[in-house]
Amino acid sequence: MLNQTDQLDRMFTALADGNRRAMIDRLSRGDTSVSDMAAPLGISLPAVMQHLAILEDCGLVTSRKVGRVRTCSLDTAALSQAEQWLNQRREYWNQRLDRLGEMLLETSSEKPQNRETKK
Amino acid sequence: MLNQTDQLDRMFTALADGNRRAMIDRLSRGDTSVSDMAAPLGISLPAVMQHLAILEDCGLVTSRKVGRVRTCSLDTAALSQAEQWLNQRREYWNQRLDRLGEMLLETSSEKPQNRETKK
DNA sequence: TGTTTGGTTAAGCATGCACTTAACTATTCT
DNA sequence: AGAATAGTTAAGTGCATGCTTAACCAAACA
Repeated sequence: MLNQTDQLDRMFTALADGNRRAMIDRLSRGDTSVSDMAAPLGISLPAVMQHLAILEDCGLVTSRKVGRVRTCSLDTAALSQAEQWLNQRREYWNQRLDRLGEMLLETSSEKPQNRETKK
Repeated sequence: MLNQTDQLDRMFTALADGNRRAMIDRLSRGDTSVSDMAAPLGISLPAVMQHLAILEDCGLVTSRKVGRVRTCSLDTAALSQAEQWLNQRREYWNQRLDRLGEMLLETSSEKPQNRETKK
């Protein structure tokens, strides 16, 4: 049973490697084959296969084989899942800073006033 | 000399660990001390220190010590850097899908028409 | 002043990760 | 059929990671 923590673990681990990000970068510009992705990386084909397995495992990339060539493509739904996690934390924190700012403002003015959140 | 690739490596590596994400999660709800963060994690204090070092190293968290207690806080600017990387790739890919969709539409209709991108 | 509290350093350990080479399979080209 | 192409599997290596315990320091408290 794989929970969301597990899923994020895999996702961010996948994104933590420069070669894998380069592969994602390449795929963001269009579908491509395994050896095509390997070319600019300067590593062996088996190494690329292993990266691909990791990217597929966390859902960032899908692939299908036709003839002897395997074509890979990016899945942006998975990408946005990681994006959302970051976004939520950032938003939460920023809201907190806003509230703190207001509180300090009220305190420093040293007279009671309405405490509605600004629009 | 540390380039942007290095920076993203560190950032995503930092985010790849569940305990560190839990620490970030905690910090997104307000500044807190080291032992305060350790409490819900069920790991030793030195372990938390090491996670903290990693989070500070990539700029996600800052801390200052006053008296004997060290207070940590989240830096959302760093968070949004990772967010942007993801966003750019996703956007690029989606635009590509849009263009592909249009191309298929034009092809299937089998008559020449204007090929402007839809607003 | 002695003790608790909060944090820090150092050393060691098990596991995981990125990569390699070698050997093999299956498709396509000549 | 034979050679070249595209990918795949297996095994091994070196280094990084996450954690631990033990020992230690300094601020706050009784």
